[in-house]
Amino acid sequence: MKKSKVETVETRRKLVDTASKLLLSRGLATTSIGDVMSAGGMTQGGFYRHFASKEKLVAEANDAASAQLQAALAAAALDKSPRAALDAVVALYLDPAGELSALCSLAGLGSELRHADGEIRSVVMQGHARMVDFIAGRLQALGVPDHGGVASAMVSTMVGAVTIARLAVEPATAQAILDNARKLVTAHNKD
Amino acid sequence: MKKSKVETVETRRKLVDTASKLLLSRGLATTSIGDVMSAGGMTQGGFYRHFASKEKLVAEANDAASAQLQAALAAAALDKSPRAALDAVVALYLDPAGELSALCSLAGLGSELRHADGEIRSVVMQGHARMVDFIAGRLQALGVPDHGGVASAMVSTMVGAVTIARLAVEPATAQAILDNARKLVTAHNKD
DNA sequence: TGTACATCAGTGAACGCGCGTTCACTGATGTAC
DNA sequence: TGTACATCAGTGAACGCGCGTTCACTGATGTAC
Repeated sequence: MKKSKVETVETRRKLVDTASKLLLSRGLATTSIGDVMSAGGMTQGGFYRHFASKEKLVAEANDAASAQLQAALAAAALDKSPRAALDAVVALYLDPAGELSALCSLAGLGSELRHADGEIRSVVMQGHARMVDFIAGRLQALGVPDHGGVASAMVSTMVGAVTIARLAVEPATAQAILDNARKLVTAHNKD
Repeated sequence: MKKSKVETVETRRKLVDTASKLLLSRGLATTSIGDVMSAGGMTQGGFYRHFASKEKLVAEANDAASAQLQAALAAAALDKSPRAALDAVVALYLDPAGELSALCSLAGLGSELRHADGEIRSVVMQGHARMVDFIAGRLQALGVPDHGGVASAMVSTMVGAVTIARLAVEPATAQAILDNARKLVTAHNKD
């Protein structure tokens, strides 16, 4: 049942992609290797032909999510002025539908990552730095002083708001939390 | 080996308190009933004389943490002007030592609570509402318009900053994230 | 107040169960000649 | 180009292990008389 080299590469890519979706939406501890493999149409045993351990997969999955998030940010900002790009990115990230925040390890796994190993944390924090840089660049173009610091705080607000909103039992409560965050975050580009 | 009624009440209280510390610092999935019981100087089997399930204990532990956080906020604000109280609370919550944020379910368990049952989420969101109200009250006294919305966003920022800072590998990175959040959050009381 | 008995907090071992990981095996792929 | 063999992706079952939960048991406490 050996597969060709191109098939192998494709399988691995698909597993990372599937894992990234499952892990960010369901959580680290709640997503098993069996879940990932069966979602990818394979059986559990095949996992270790592609990854040395669950932790290695988690690290790769977070890296992939981070890259996708970065691409989505760039796409949302395309052909827009710095101010319009910021507004668009913030609104998308704080949208209740959560298409953008679904790609964000910090919002999806936040507290759970604290107990993860150094490699995973390092990957996630690189993603964080890229997101902060993306926003800081636009703030700098707008002449905002301490653009790096403001960008960092903006990301903290967005991640916190999404994290809390997802716990709300009432959708209206979640909506309000996201709206309040959006208002304040957007105000930082208007000073 | 039956214990007296007062001892029983005391044991239960101690278990909730121990669980609250362990759960918020180590995480839900990473903290077992055995961990809680042995930290409380007891054996695993005795657990079910006090709690119907792990989920019930988690709900109570979060409730207890929320009450302790509320008490700590009140203590920090005692005999202070609204502005000084806000500054003190924000600085304490965002302190790297984390004495205040260690009592916050949102910062400690955030993403993991999303998969918890409705009772737990409800308890945690009540704690969130109390914290937002506490801050909103001070903002109102300062004449800040939309104090409720601003307070909600301030809490989002603080929770997000602590969540992210805890993932940082370098202490300096964590410090910077907290500092940046503090600067922006504090600025909201100075408008 | 004293006695006899029911209660029940806590123990320690056992139970299923799902998990991450390992392993013998299969058979298509890739390679050496 | 064709053949013989080594490789290795994927299967499916098995492994320890730790978990939440259950249970028979113990003996101090609380209660009924």
